[in-house]
Amino acid sequence: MAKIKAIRGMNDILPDQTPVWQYLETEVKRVLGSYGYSELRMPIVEQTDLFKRSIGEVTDIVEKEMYTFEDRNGDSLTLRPEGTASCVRACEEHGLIFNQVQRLWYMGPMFRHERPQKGRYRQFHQIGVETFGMQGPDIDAELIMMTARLWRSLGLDKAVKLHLNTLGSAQARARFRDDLVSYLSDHVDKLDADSQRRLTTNPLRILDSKDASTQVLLNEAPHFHDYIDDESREHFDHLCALLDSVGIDYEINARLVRGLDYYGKTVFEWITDQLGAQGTVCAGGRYDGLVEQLGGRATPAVGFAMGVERLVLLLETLQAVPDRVHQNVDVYAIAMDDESLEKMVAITECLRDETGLRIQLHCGGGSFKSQMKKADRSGARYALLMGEDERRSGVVTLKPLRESVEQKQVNGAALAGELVAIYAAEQE
RNA sequence: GUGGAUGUAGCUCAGUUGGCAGAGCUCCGGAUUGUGAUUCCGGCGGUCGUGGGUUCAAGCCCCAUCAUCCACCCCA
Repeated sequence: MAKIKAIRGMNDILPDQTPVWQYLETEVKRVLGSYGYSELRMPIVEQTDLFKRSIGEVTDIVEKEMYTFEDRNGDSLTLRPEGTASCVRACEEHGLIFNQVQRLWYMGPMFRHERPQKGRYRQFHQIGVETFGMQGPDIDAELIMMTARLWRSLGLDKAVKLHLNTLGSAQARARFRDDLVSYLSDHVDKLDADSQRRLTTNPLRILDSKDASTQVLLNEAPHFHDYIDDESREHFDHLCALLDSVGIDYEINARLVRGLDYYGKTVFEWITDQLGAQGTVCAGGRYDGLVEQLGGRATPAVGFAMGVERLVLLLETLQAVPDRVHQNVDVYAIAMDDESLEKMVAITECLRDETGLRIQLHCGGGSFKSQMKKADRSGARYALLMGEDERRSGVVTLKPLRESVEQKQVNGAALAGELVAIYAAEQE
């Protein structure tokens, strides 16, 4: 019988990886908390139309990457390919953004049917942050400062760079797009194959083409700079000034275009050169039109999303994960025989109550030697040993595994106090 | 969706012009009646990705297929 394996592009996150994920999630929550953001949890399945209406009908995501299926009653449902649309839907549905300000975050799996490669999977995880009801660049700056703080706390700040751009108002962008398309359409023969296709799908992406002759052609093309509306210009300048004032470095990247239709004005990406082709580790921008587009009252909004797999990869590449993160046992307890084991079960239960330490009791038998081996490999700092000798004199042997200090026998009643003292000293 | 590379033990990988399926690590036991991370000895462990074909004989050659990785496209 053929073995059943995981679906292509959908990965198990194994026990040697989960500590890194937990570390990242904990740091993120801490930083978000320090700015007063609240968590929102949404379903991972939504009506297909939600994504069609928000992300844009002709984007790759909607055209060929969605996991869409029919519910038993015939409704078309889709596994969410991103979180913003769901977040807006949820907020709107529960009146969270009617006449009020919100600062929210969420975390969870997203699904896109793409060809997997490094840093890109069919089920991947995002931590998303969305804010509503604030139209000035102060909130844009807050989001960027918050991510910068996160990189610092994770030790990633040297490895990521901020790219910043403004897409202007929807009207300005539409005028630019029309002019760009009409100019390029006159020179279709000089465009590379991908860009010819993008002419109808996502013309702004052509600006980012790696093809040399396309880039030459673009020199003579309309420049977006000339199309930006005054309000967007002012918003962007103000944002830059705010970032300057807190010492955040950025690069203004006029070719930075987000793939999703709903973005306007501010867009930004944190990019690393450490991960190969998938270098964007966090990206977002302003989407003032989306709430209205989905049937709500016009509401300013800015947000971003981080790719958890990519951040985990980056942490590992840079070896930025502290050792303590992988250590999950403080004390490893060993018994020589059945009678000792029975006593040790009771002792370790007691110690968990009294010390709060992480105590692993050896189960499953095996020679004393192999139990010692496991104690060593558990990473525990101390082993507790109990055999006939200890039983007879009512003590437990406390053996240090990491430093050359003599092992000693401790009276059962004094054990908890002894351990607390030892591990408290370690904290300093 | 397109291109390239790779699939052999739980893991990392050898495997000669086609001729008995291998090593290191892990795991278990022993050298040491009760002391780990260094030694030494022994043991467990295989549908050689899958299905066809060529051959006296295929891990190796041919065809197909699946999966993984990397890149393109796109994106977090």
